[in-house]
Parts: sequence; C-alpha cells; structure tokens
Amino acid sequence: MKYLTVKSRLWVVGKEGTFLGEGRVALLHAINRLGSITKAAKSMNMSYLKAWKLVKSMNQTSPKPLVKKSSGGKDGGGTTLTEYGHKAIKLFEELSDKHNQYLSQKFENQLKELQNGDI
Amino acid sequence: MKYLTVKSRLWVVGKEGTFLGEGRVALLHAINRLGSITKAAKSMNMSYLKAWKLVKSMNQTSPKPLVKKSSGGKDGGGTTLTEYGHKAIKLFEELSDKHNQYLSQKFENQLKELQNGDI
DNA sequence: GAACGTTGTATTCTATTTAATATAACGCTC
DNA sequence: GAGCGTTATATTAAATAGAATACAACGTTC
Repeated sequence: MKYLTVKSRLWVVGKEGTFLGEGRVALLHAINRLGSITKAAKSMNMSYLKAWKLVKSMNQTSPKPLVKKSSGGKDGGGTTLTEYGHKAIKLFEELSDKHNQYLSQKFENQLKELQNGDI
Repeated sequence: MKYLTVKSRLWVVGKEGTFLGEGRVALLHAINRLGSITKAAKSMNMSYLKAWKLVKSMNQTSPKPLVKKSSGGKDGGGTTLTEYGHKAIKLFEELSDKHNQYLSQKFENQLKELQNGDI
C-alpha cells in the first residue's frame, strides 16, 4: 500500500519577485474567460484587491505586458490578455506538465524504499 | 542578460500531511549536530515549540521513528537521530539534488524565449 | 451630463499564524 | 532529595496576512 508521495510547486521569478505561478496562471485564465479582473476574482473566490495586486506584480516583472486594461467605456471597461499573455500561460503549463511527469516517474521507486522502512 | 529563473520546492507527504521538506530536514541535521531539540531550534532561530511540533509531525507520518528522545538523565536528556532518520535525510537530499539539476538544465532555454519576449 | 461597470487605491476590521511565556515531568548526578 | 537541562504542554501576546468596505476616476452610452 502506497502512501508516501512527492509534491512540488514550480514558479518563475524575475528580479522583482515572483512572475508566474500556478495561482497567477489560473487568474490569467479566468481573466481571459471572463473579460475583467472583477469577474475573474469573483469566479475564484478571491478579493478584487488581491487579484489586482497579482496582475500588477505580473506586469511589473514581465518583459512585455500580459494584459490590456481599460476603465470606463461601453461596459465599464475590462481586462483582456495580450498575445504575449496567452503564450506565457502556454509555456508555463508546458513547464508544469513536464515537471509533473518527471516527478511521478522519477521518484516513485525511491519512495517505496523509504515508506516500507527498507532502508 | 538573464533574469528569469525557475524555482521549486519539493516535499514528501504521507496520509497525515507533510513528512519531509527542506525545513524539516534542516532541523533533523541540526538535531543530529547538537543533540537536542532545544539547541537545534535555537541554532535555527526557531522557537522550541515549533521545532517540537515539526518533530512530532515527522514521527507520526514516518513508518519508523526518525529520532530517539529522552527527558531527564545526565544532561537533562536529549534527542538523537535513529539510523532510519539518517537514511531518510540522505534520500531526501538525493531527491532534492536531482530535482534541482533537472530544473536548471531543462527549463533554461524555454525561459530565455519568455524573458526576451520572443514569443 | 447622468448612469453604468470597470479599474485604482486607501483604510479598517478580522482571522490566522507565529512568537513568547510559564510550568510540569523526567531521570541522572551529587 | 535538591539541582540540572531537557522534553512536553497550555496559555497568552504579538505580528502578519487576508477580507471587507468605501470611494474616486475613467470613458462610453443614452
């Protein structure tokens, strides 16, 4: 019976702190789907303030803007992903998938020894 | 100029929560070096309570005891690592090293694209 | 120019986490 | 059995993080 597993979190940092991580990418997805930071935050049960700070942080660290924001206008404004934003998401998810594959196949055998007390 | 890097944290979980992580292994090292939870905690600027809870948590999740504790006696007692504790540390650090090597060689090229805005 | 829903920002309140303090129990030494 | 330094545990204080609230600014629509 297997009960020990390896877990890991992966994130990308720039010189001013975290750039992309699992939560940040989830937020970008929600913004893309819903068209505004407000709606995206609600959909994730996150405060607008927190979401807004995350977006600000990402844009400050990013070499190119990830989103395009506007206030005022037709429906009050909104936020959409730039082309670069879409590609950053895609790349992060590729990294993340590869990483998970690596973890599961790499460490399973060694953990077995540990959990059975064989060593 | 390179400024985007990947970071990651790795930890081992059992069915009752975290078993081993970077901080826990550092604590085990300090206990091994200094012979007591009290001294180990001080050396890491950690409260005794926190260190004690970490040790308790590790022992609960571990298939075999990682440490041997005694109170009273010659020097008041102390805590030392079991043979299994030593080996668990070693295994975790092997996992961790391999993992770091993997990260640095695997993701460098892809991050270059991202940070230069090439995509 | 009034209404709308958004972004942007400050402030206050609450909850959670972490640290500090105190005290009992242990068992060897003297 | 008094003294020692440790483990073990409860209680309280402080610090940090997070949520809630409020409101100005924006620019299209009508």
